[in-house]
Amino acid sequence: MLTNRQLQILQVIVDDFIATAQPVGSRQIAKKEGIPFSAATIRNEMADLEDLGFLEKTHTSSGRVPSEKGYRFYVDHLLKPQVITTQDIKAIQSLFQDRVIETEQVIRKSASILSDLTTYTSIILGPDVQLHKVKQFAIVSLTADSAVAIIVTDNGHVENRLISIPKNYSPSDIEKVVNILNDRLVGVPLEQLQNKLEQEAATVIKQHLGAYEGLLSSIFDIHKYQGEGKIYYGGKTNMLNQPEFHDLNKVRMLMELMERTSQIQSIFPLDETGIHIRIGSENSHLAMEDCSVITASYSVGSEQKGSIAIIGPTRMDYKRVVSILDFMTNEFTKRIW
Amino acid sequence: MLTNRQLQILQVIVDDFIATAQPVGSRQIAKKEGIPFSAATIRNEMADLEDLGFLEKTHTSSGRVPSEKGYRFYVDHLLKPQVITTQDIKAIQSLFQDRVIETEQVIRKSASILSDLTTYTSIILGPDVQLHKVKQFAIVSLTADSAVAIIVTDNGHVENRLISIPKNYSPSDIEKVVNILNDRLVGVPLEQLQNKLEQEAATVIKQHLGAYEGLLSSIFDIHKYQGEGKIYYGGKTNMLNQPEFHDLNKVRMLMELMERTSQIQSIFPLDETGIHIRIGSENSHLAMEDCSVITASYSVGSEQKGSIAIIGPTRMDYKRVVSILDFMTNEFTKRIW
DNA sequence: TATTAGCACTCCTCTATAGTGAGTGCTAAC
DNA sequence: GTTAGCACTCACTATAGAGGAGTGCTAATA
Repeated sequence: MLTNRQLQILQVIVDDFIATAQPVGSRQIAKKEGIPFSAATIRNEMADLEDLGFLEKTHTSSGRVPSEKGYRFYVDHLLKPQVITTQDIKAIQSLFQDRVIETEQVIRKSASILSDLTTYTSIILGPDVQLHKVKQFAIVSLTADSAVAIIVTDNGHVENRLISIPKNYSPSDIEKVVNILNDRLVGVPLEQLQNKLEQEAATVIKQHLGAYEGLLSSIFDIHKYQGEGKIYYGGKTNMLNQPEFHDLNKVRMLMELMERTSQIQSIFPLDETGIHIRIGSENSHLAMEDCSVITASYSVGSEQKGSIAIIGPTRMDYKRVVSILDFMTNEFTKRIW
Repeated sequence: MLTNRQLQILQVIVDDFIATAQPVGSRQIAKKEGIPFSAATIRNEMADLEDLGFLEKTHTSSGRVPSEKGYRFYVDHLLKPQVITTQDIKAIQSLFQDRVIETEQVIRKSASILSDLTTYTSIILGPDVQLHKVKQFAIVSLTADSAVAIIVTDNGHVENRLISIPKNYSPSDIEKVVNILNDRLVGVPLEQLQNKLEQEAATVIKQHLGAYEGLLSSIFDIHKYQGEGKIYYGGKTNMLNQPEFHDLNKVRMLMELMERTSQIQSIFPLDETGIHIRIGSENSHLAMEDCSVITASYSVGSEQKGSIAIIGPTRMDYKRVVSILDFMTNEFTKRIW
């Protein structure tokens, strides 16, 4: 158990280091307001805090720096939720100014606002299309042998694919297919589309029209519909302004990580709601050893939810980021669009 | 006019520097095969080439490095078109293996292949949607007061917008609107859609249905259709492997440039076809002082064309990039999709 | 006259050295 | 239990010298 004084000192050190990125020395702390102990006392306490694993030194005679465990403790016990400033509120609410609100646009803009407000990199995972349900099918012919298949979901998302039309199909045949699809498959979530198609629609279509393989196999290729919860980025270059990323190698690794869609998705906690903080190696990605990731989920309308992540150095301003994320996800959830 | 010997020396210097990124010294050149002159002779020639502005020194006693003018001369007069290797051909043709060929996917994959083959960054400007012509309209209702408006173009591109439905509109009213639109506006290029809408469809709709403002003004907001020729990137981090980008600042500026859609578009020559090379300051972007950009345009099917750009250091392997771009745009144009 | 060998000179790069200052750990006094 | 004092550590900076790659110029050579 830490004493009050130790708590106070740990807090000051973390806050100071977050602000300055410089190792914090005992004299520096002693000079702070609200600290009535001498530098020597603080040195003793710091030595204890280091023994307990909360602090580290960069070299024998340097000031102290929070360890991962130190940040973890800070986040778990010392983080008082900060009230969000009216400025930040204004910035975030500017998102909803436009009359016509469109999901993709709002998300894109959100990513950019988030990275501006926090000075870190933001990543937003769009609503998972897989869970949307089919509202309507349509097929629009382009040429004799090609057409566009369109699926509109209940949330207004539109998926479309180029398909080739079998030679023996007439326009009215296509119309029939569309009718059958609309008849049988409306209300089915995209993730189950392929299954249901095979179970329910395929035989019917075969009965009416004979071979359908060429036409439909490609439309409903499930892998292509893994819209995967589209990923939006904001402030990718913000990292470059952080002193901990003056190392080209780290930058490269991080950037490469962000180019890999699959890896980026793994930084989001699978099923969790609320705000999550992962610090340094907790991310279990070599490239993010020195990063912390704060994630939050939002729900749009009823169920479908997406996630927001802020990536910054472990030395990130947790207070601020948490309060901004909290406010933003609430706004997202509150507005119905 | 340069002598043969000067040409030969300039060529060797540029080739060597492109390969090694190290300033080239006279002894080094003298040792090369096919160079029968002594180092001293070469030194004299190099001094002359420097006076003429083709070479530079990094400091008084360093070897020579090509100047911008040197690269320009090299590109204009010394660049022998290199035959593309079968390996590269294979890699590029792998693009067209899939049966169902989809524009967006092919382009995305192209960007990635290009950056892999060249080790530089690739940027592809997709076909300009503005020039596509309307093939069909559709409006799919979602809730009582919202719907999705869909426009399919003759090239199979699908644009869609969330719109809100005026309270007094019934489903059959919406059907009427769609019919009118399909009646009057099919065949119109997207860029003229707003105009034509106002001229031809608006009054008709008004006659039939009264006020239509709320419904249509948002659908056809021309600015939102500036699909702008979507931009696809490949190998954004490849720069980081180039020794000339060990400077954090340069990297930042370049990355920031690439985040700005509008600026990126300005690197493409406006109306030109064929392959264009811009070297260093010819790009007139501070961030690209040390970059060369090679652009090429491709046409898909009939007229609509997009562009491809490769961004690398001025010390880029022009021979190779040109041959790859040339082959690739030809493939693009050849295949009809 | 064109080419080349030779040599002095320049300047980058690397290494070693010393000096400075911030910060610590420990001891002894309060 | 707290604090002042002091020796010690170590990063950082500046300086100097050695080594080496490369040049420019001069004079000899073909």
